[in-house]
Amino acid sequence: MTIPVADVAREARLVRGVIANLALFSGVAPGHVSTVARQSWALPVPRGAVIARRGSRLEGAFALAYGFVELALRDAHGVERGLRFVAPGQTFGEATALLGRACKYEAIALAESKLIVIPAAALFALMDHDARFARTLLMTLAQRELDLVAEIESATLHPAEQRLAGYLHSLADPGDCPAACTVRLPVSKTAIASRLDMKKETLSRLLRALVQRGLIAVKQREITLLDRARLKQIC
Amino acid sequence: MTIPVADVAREARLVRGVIANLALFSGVAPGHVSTVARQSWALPVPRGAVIARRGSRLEGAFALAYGFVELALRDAHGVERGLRFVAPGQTFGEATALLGRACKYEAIALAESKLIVIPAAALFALMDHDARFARTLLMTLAQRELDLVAEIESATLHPAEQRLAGYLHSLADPGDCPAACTVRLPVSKTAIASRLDMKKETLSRLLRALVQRGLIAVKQREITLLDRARLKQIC
DNA sequence: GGGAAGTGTTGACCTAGGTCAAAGAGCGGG
DNA sequence: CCCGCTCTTTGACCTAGGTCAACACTTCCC
Repeated sequence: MTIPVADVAREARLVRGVIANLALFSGVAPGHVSTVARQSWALPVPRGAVIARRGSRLEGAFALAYGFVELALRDAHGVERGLRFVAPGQTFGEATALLGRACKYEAIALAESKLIVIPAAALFALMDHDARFARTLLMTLAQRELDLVAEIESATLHPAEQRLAGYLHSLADPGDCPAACTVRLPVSKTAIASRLDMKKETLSRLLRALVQRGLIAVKQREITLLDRARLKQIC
Repeated sequence: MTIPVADVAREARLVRGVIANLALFSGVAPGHVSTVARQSWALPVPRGAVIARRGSRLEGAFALAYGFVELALRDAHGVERGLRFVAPGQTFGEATALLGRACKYEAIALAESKLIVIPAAALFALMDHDARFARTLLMTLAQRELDLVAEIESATLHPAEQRLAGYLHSLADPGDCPAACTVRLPVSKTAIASRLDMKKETLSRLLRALVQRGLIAVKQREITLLDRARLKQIC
């Protein structure tokens, strides 16, 4: 099976384009971006595919071109706990790839997706050539650390209802809507529940409770925030 | 009140010595270590002191010269969840200091301690001069990220007994003792309980259960692991 | 040596959230 | 339009671990 030359070129442009637009590479010289892009490649995955599993080695850090990915922990009996959703333009796996360690979590495509794989070696090389990039990467990891601490805080110090209220609140644009506004859940309620560290049944019951209190209205994945002030106050 | 010149010099030597011995600074040229040390200072704190509280700005990253420090989350009503114990020679607060963000957790001295404060500016400067240091710092943050993920995993996917068994197991030297060996809890059982995300009552009950099963023997803070194999198997 | 504070233990009871089971709802394909 | 999916809802019940309250042991300080 041969691949047409035109497709190879289009793919290379895609890889370079996605990398150039990552927050991680803002301020990096175009030449350096191209060097990294040449070492990277695209990885198309169908919906439901397991991109990385616990214990596997990552070939590099991942950037999401399009689609949607969930990072999740899973125990031996299939119980799942979502860690983070990855949206297009975001990256994941930097820490694992840079350390060359076995992956601690699973990465699952929640929608048909295209990923860019950036080998750790390319990142190390760029770090040596561009101190500013090194600093950006460092700041990204530092931010991730704070996010994880916040995650532990909400999971252990806040009850399920507060976590849900906080999540709903975070879905809406901050500047937006003084009164009511409608948001759309990015993924299935089952996935949301796992992300909020609760079972789907619990999520369903909590949503119903909020509806009955007149705080929200739910129509499948569309959720209307009717009283954002009170919602914020819950969390 | 004046401070004798000899004391100032001794203090400066302490600061430099502690920094030079940090894993973070291994491989850094002595001259660079001195430069960082000159910008850093020692901070003695009594047992029980709050070194950093939620929302405070850190003056820099902290290294522990001697003593013992606990990093913990605390909610509005005083409920505490321990994040990490910091032993001499270890550091904390890098991410918060580098990002210049408000601190997300509390740092409390569990024993009379001496800390070295290393301003973020000193770290940034060294990063620019020493790419290898930048890489070490990056790896440290990456490792911290994986540790936090492991923390979330154990807190949400493992029951309290497994967490305790895992902790006890981790206290013993890996190469050590084929059969029974005795370890000493580094801090009060109350602090251990918070670190393991359970209440002190629960810890007490679980310890008793392990004693009754003949897995351990407890004598105040001395714990004898009688059946390390079975203990490992629990977690 | 005796009380006061800090630290641990124990028992009785409670509750947030999980489990299990069954039944609706959307939805893409034939 | 019906079939067979996957996703969601709902009710009945359960349990790990938290809460409360009392008491015991350690320190250590006067």
